[in-house]
Amino acid sequence: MQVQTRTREGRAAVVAIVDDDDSVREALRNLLRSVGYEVQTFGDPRAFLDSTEARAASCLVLDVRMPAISGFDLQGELSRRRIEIPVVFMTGFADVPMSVRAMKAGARDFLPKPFREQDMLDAVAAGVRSDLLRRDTEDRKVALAKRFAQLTTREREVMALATAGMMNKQIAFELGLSEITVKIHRGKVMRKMEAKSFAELVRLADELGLRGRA
Amino acid sequence: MQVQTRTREGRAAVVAIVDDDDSVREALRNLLRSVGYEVQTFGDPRAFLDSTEARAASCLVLDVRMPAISGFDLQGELSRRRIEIPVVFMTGFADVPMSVRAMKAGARDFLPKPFREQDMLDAVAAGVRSDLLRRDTEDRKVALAKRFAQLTTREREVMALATAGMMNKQIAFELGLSEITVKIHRGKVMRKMEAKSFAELVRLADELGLRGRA
DNA sequence: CTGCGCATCATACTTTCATATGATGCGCCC
DNA sequence: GGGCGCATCATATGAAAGTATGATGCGCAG
Repeated sequence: MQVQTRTREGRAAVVAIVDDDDSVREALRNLLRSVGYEVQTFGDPRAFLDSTEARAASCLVLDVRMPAISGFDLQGELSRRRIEIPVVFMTGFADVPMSVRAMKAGARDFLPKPFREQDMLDAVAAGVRSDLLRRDTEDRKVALAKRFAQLTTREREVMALATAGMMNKQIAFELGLSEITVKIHRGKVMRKMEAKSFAELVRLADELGLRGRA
Repeated sequence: MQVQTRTREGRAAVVAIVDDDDSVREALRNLLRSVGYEVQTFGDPRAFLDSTEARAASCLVLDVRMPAISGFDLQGELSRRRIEIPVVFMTGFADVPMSVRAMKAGARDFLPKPFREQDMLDAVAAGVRSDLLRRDTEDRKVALAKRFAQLTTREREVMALATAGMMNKQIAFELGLSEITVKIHRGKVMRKMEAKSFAELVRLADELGLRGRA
């Protein structure tokens, strides 16, 4: 069975490894490379955070116990930075509360050392797969935000009120405009947002989190 | 500090306990009652599944190791039955893989025995709180489905196509109708669904999972 | 058989929406 | 100062949507 180790574009999916133990890094590097991943290793959590891999990687394999910055700290920092990379924890000193804490914080898996190679591969494969899905929706949202950024302030106001269900007349009153002006803004919104119907515009507004307030 | 132990309607939130050990059940019952929950205990997983509490309870405290049906089995059965009650596991024989498995299956918490009373209260409180939220959206969806059920087949078709962004003319062609008939159906849809605007109807359609196909 | 819900359509009218053309004014940058 | 983007509005026209009245036909339960 061949797992999914490539992105839609055909590039190998990147797996990042953060562990202060050289031999563990090397062993994991070989294991993951052998099934087709591109592997980036880091001996220091900070080095990972400062690298571009923090956003490029599709899965992070992370040791819990490390000097200075623990795996949990790193996970928390990623969360604060809104980096939603799937995290697979591993540790040689595992206990139940630790594993529960990690999972509650959003970890994909938690493997006590020593683990079976297949367990690691399964965990990484699951993480990579969900990351590819996440990136799809992420890409979509970025493209959407780019279109929304083209709108002027007025156009955003009109879009918000229109998708909230108001008629042009009401919008005009609310913004102190004439109805014809509202229509002009509305037409520009449709073009700039590339919405082929008003129904679609409503959905785009929802995806953008556009709500209620003018 | 007083935790949330009551529903919106003012009734005490129900916490179900499933454990084959009488003394554990009694101790938990006293603990949870002392902070204001209504407690239902079950010595047998099957008794719980067969009871009305399976759907009424806001949180389930569940022992992992029990005769015949394990806590995991019960969790799986609840999942199959689409009963999304928050589950807090507890066990005297905990290990890391077990806890990880439980959390991956959607458990809210996993407490090794013996646990601190406060830990259990925190876990239950978190479960109950999220369950109240879930019920809000659930109630909303039920009410929505009730309105949707009032629609005739034709009206549903028209609603689907209209919220997909089609013009009345296109809908008429698609369904082999005249445009005026489509308008009539559309008007009835708006009334029956209690939508005050087309934008709202689009959102209702999305909540109902109404998609694409006629 | 008769009533009822459902679906269908026509005619007619009103309102809303969309778009084009043309124009004015403002702030801003080179 | 002249061009440019933005906002504003008027007028005009056409399409789309919403509503009301009235009518026909079908199937089905009482």
